[in-house]
Amino acid sequence: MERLLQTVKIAINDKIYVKDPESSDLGKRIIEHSILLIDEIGFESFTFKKLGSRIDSNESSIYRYFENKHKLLVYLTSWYWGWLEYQLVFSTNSISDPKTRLTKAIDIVGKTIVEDTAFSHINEVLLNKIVVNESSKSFLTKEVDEENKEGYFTIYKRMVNRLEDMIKSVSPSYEYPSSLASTVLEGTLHQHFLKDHFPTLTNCNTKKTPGNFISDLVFKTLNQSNHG
Amino acid sequence: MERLLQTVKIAINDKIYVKDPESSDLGKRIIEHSILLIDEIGFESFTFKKLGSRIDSNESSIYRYFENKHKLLVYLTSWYWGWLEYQLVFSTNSISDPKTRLTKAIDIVGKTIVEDTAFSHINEVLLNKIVVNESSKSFLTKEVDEENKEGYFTIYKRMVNRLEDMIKSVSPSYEYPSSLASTVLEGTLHQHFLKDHFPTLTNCNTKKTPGNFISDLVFKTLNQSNHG
DNA sequence: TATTATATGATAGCAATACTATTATATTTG
DNA sequence: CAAATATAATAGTATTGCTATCATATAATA
Repeated sequence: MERLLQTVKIAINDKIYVKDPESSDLGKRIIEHSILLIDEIGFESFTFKKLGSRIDSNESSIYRYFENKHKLLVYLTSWYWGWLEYQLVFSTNSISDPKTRLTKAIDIVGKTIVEDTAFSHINEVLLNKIVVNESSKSFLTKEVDEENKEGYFTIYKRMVNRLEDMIKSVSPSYEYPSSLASTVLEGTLHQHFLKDHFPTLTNCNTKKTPGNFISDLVFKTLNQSNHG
Repeated sequence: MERLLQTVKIAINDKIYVKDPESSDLGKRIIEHSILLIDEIGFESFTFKKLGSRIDSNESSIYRYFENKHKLLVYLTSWYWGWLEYQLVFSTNSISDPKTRLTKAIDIVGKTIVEDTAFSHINEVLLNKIVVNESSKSFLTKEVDEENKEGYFTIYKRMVNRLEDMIKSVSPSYEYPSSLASTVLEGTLHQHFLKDHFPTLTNCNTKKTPGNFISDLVFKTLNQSNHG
């Protein structure tokens, strides 16, 4: 059965969807093609009607999975962070040296995404592009506080907290561990955006990656903190 | 005349508007009340029709000033950066010591905004809130490259470049001056957002401000760079 | 096998959005 | 006084963002 092939499932808060898109074929096609279509035309122009005709389905059927396109975006970004978190936990788990562990974590966050065959209906490369270009829109809304209470951003927050803990274990005296942790995530995304659209506002490119910049920033900051 | 009262005008690229809103009474009311209304209901729910009825004017009249609400947002954020730039240039001009100058610049960017009586129709406190909550949406679009070519983001870029230059003069050997400069601006806004909506993801609050965090981050980083 | 859930598709419809176009009216300027 | 300009009022159109209903196909169950 299907279940035997897919070993891991990224767990998403079930308040984000009406019906779990992982539970059916149509659901998976919604996810698969929403990634392709949002990447192609941007989130503003993206509609359920357009997605429906793309997958030879119907607007009304898509509404049975997601209340609206905003919730779908929240779902996609949550999935992305869940997927990254899994890799982060997996590859830092066995590392006991705090500096090595934090280096590895920043590496994971900053690395160039490659496709993960474990999730055949999800194109992680394009999903990463969507996260860079659109994910801010998932929380820059008037409803952010309600949605936060409902747990829409739990995975993202857990990810920041993991980084925060790693930062603390490198430098317990540093005054801004959670601010630095959130800067690692948002800063990495932002530098990616800048290298693609505003190259004069960044020193990052294919050689010097956003990950390199952030890593340099974090360790210089934490080094200084130990001397202070 | 009016002109004698208003000594400074923030110069905005005239491709952003159809008709200069500073050139008429209606134009100024559009700016004034768009700030109030966007702050109140958020950019997503904001429409020209709603704004029209707010200022006892007509949707069609507003369209004579701005092609659409996206352009209006670009205008508002440009104005904000232009206004901040003016203060930044004014108060760093006479400072010759690089570190003192950069400290002052970060201060200006991170400081709590207070109303500026020089522009009576613009509420800078609310405009700052709009910049924190909505300004990313002005460049996270499919049209960003075209609009960048047309010069929609010139003021913002100039602001980043000014910071970049100050960073370079503090630490000429530092490898990421423009990335750090862009991080100062975006990071400050993001930490403001987090302190209001995701307090567990930041150490910033009323006592330890986003400006304090960014200042600490920048100088620890640049200090280390000199020792490297 | 018949019955009945359940999932999806097709169609219609509605209020709001994002405009464009036209015409009327008021005000300013030459 | 005539002409230009700014604003207002109204109407209209395509699209968006839904909701509701009904038909049909497939699957689960009695």
